[in-house]
This record gives sequence, C-alpha cells and structure tokens, in this order.
Amino acid sequence: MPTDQLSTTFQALADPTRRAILASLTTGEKTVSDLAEPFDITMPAITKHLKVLEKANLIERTREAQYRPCRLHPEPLKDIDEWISEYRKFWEASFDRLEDYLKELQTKEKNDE
Amino acid sequence: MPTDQLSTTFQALADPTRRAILASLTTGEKTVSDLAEPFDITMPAITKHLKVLEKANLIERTREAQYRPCRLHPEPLKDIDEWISEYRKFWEASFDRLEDYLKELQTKEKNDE
DNA sequence: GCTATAATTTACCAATAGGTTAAATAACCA
DNA sequence: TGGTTATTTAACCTATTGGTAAATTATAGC
Repeated sequence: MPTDQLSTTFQALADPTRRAILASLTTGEKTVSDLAEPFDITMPAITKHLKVLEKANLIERTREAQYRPCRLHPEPLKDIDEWISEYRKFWEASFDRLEDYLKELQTKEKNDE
Repeated sequence: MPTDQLSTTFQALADPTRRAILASLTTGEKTVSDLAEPFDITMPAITKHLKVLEKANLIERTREAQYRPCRLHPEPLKDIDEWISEYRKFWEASFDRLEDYLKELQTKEKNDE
C-alpha cells in the first residue's frame, strides 16, 4: 500500500485478472461488460479492478450513453521498463556464466574421450 | 494473493523497501543487518521482506557462521521484462498514433467477422 | 559455561485487498 | 411514464500485508 507511483503500478499488475484486462484492451476500447465477460466474478469485482487500474493510470475511462468504455494507457509501463532495465545486465550475466559452465563441461568431456 | 509466478513477482516488487533491498544487492552479497541498516524498521520486518523476496525467487540465501547472506537472483525479472515487452509498441507510438492504431485494429476485427 | 551478536519465530495489531449480495444511479427505449 | 440494461455504491466478510515487541535459536569468542 505504499503510495509511490512505481509501487502502485507493480501492485496493479500483481493480479492475473487485471493483467488479463490490460491484455484485452490491447485490441481496442472495451465496455465494462465486455471486459467482465471472460471472468467468473461479479460486476462489482470488475469495477474494483478497473478502479485499481485507473488509479495506477494504466487505463482511461470515458462515457458513452450508459457505457463507460475503457482504453489502455500504457505510459506507467514505461517506468517499470526503465526500472527493470537496470537489472538486465544481471540476468544476462547469469546466462553468460551458464554458457561458460556448459563450455567447460564440453571441454572436460572431450578430454575424457 | 494469486499464486502464479508473475503475480508473485509483481507483488514482491510492489514495495519500495523490497526494491531498495534488491538495489542494494546489485553491489554484491549482503548480510541481513547490512540490508536493514538504511531502513527505519525493525529486524523482523526486514526478515519478512526477505521471505517475500525469497519466495518470489528474487534472492538466494546461504549460511555463513551466524550470518545469512543474501544475493540477487534476477531471473524472475526476465519474465516481467518479457511480459512488458508485449506492451512496448503501445507506449512507443505517440498518443495520437496509438488511437489510430487501436481504431485500425477494431476496423480489422469488424472486417474479419 | 557465559556473554554478545545475528537472525528468526511467535503472537499480536490495524489497514488493505478481493470477493460477495443488495440497493442505487444513469441512460436508453417504448 | 415505466421498464430494461449498464455500471457503481454500500455494507459486509475473510485473508493477507506490513508493522511491532518479546522470546528463541545459532554461532563466535573468551
């Protein structure tokens, strides 16, 4: 429940229903009912998920007659991408060590022949 | 509280103390006391944060005398990076072009019906 | 064996998260 | 006007989170 932007974004993404909603919005604007359709939970639960996404600034909402269409607002994902990019070298480094290890194994095998 | 791996990782990252702990581990292995030092919270709170990070597989722990050194295990971040990369095209497009893109997608969908 | 340090476990607390049902609001349609 | 559909709000419940203080375990050094 920390209030900083990055924590709010990570928190919003830490739920499979909310990630599925975002994925659904990648194909265009959707109404709440559209978004709710694939899930086995009630409308109020969907409304709550949408509020979390809206507060995290990951979706935008408008009004059209009795509908409240949602669309993707991907900008906060950029901040996460930047945060995570600081760590990219660490998992790439682990991969390099694995390659070294595999090469070493192959060399040993050849010596054993 | 969902149990899928991606949710667990996002959840673990949704706290500034835990992200600071990970950042601290980028400069090498640290003891629990080392990690606790910058924060104004008690040791048990740090222990809990470390458990969250360990369950999310973001750190590894060993034993050395009375110390329990921690080190970074960055692999789960790779999964997040892959998840987020699906959204990169959405924030890379300018706001106007994003709208165009979504409209175009919807048009295509209609044509496919 | 005694004492100090490192870290965890236990028991507790308040706030939040994610869900529910039932009621309320908003806009369309006839 | 009244009825139907879309969505939200209110009230509630349970489990989890992030924190605490106090007690416990593990190890080192004398």
